[in-house]
Amino acid sequence: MERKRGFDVRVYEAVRRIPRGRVLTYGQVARRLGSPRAARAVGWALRRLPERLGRSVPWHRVVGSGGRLSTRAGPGVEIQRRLLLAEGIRFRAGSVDLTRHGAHS
DNA sequence: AGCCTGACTCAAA
DNA sequence: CTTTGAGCCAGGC
Repeated sequence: MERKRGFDVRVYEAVRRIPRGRVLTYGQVARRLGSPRAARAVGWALRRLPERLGRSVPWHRVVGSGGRLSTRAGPGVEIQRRLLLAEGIRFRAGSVDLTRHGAHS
């Protein structure tokens, strides 16, 4: 049975499956959840990501369309950029090079 | 049920 | 390339 917060949990589980060195856009995550248009809701779920899960959920591997980092993430953006660079993610004009790290599905 | 918010996205200017 | 506006979704009140 699905609960009210089922969506949030699904988002975390989906993000948890993103392999190192690979990134997905909010829209792609939404697509994997069966709601292609729920990109916004995905961002909302990640924003409320509990610190406790921060260690097991690679939230930094989720970026905006075109590989751009979400500016709304606040100070966390720099941390995200650092984490991505640390796992070999390449950037192209300030955005993640999706042609190299983006998912095809 | 109605209204508001937001780590989104796409198209247009 | 940057800025707007509209569409979409789930959650909280």
